[in-house]
Amino acid sequence: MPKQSAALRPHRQLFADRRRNPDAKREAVLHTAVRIFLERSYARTSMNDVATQLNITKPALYHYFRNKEEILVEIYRLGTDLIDEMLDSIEADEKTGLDKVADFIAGYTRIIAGDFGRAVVRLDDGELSKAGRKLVRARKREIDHRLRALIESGIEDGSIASCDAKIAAFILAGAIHGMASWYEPAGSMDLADITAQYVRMLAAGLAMGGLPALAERQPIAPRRFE
Amino acid sequence: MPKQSAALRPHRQLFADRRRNPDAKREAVLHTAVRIFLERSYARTSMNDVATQLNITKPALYHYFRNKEEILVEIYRLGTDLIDEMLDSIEADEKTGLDKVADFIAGYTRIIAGDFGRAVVRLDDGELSKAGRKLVRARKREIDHRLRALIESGIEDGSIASCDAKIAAFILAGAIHGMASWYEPAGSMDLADITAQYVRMLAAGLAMGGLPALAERQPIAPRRFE
DNA sequence: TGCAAATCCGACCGGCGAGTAAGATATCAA
DNA sequence: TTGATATCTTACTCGCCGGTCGGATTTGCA
Repeated sequence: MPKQSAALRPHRQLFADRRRNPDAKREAVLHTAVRIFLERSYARTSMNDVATQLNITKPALYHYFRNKEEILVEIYRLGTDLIDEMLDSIEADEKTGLDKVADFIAGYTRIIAGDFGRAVVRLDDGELSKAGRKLVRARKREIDHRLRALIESGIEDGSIASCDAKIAAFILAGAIHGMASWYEPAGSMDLADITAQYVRMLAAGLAMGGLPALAERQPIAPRRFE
Repeated sequence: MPKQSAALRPHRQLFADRRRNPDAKREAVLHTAVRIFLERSYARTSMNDVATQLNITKPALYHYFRNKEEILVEIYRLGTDLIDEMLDSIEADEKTGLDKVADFIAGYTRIIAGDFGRAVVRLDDGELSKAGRKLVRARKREIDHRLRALIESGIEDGSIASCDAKIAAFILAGAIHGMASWYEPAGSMDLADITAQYVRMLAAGLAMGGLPALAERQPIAPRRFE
């Protein structure tokens, strides 16, 4: 019994009559599905759940998608497209590596705040078939590599302190991905504030010359946990 | 068809004879289950999978656990216990807030590198019943609040730059939680190196006086992504 | 040794969910 | 208006998995 989200109403309307409009209906399915998947997870969402939300029955869905997996793959495609576009435009800029990374952080947080962005991060691609998984993971890997390249360019131009770009990329991406688990568009926190703090804190961690006092910390607590 | 992990061999041995040893066997189930859950996810792992790996049959498992959920809850409990212990010892120290947070980062990465730590972060508590979910989420929330308190103490003592402690905690936790998706104990990356870079980069982002050049960045890219 | 309790197994149940078959109904182009 | 086609529904199949039943076997204590 999925809750009635006001934002999903227009999609229901679309299916109210049987006028032929396959493209719009396909898109309506996607927007509805991604919302439910984010709320309930892909695995725990049945095709019936999606259909019910759209005021139709399960078999009708199979007019627009071959199977459940195709819906998920399409969602991933739309989400990763957004990220790719952002990276395209950042790479085209003439800026220092650090500034590019800062722009990436700002853009990425905003994308992750949207449904399809959140979906890329939060939905479990382990549910996919071998083929689908391979596809999706390749796109994720490509994004990771492009972020690494941004960081490396910053190290070269001296705007970013020397470090392992691979780990740095994991740290940045991880921090932002975390948003997908707690950020709620309808919530009270202002996205601009969140984005600003992400940029400030993470860029500061990357920047040249940071951490003067902490630079020669003694080897951290040698206590054993686990 | 779970792969035969060498590390799981001793647990299989335990069940080779029927000698009475319920505590050790229960623990063996947990260690085996957490490994498989991490590899295949909780939902996609059947009780048969766990039993097979232990060289027993499904009903035998029900001698040690009432149901599948009890296994998962127990895994969460063990994992969060590790984190709680770490926080206990950090809070007992006499250090600046920043140093405490740095110790937290170091300890947390190490815990997340272990099976039960990784499980806390990666396994989906949405699979739990309402009661179980409430329990687990309460413990996670408590950890989050304790981290926030560490950060706030650092802001007060001047070691950490003024910021929203709530968001800062999300950033830290998110960055470290990301590890759970890519770190492999058997892999080639050295845990000490990883931990060191996490501490360096994240502490620098928090520290007072960081980010001199970037301080007055123009409002970040007003482009629209999604 | 004998026997109660612990341990374990083979076979089964019930429910759920993806996907399909076959047919009813509406749309739209001619 | 009419028929070809798209759309949608009702009613199913099939496989998987959590959990249980009843019984067989072993253990360890008296």
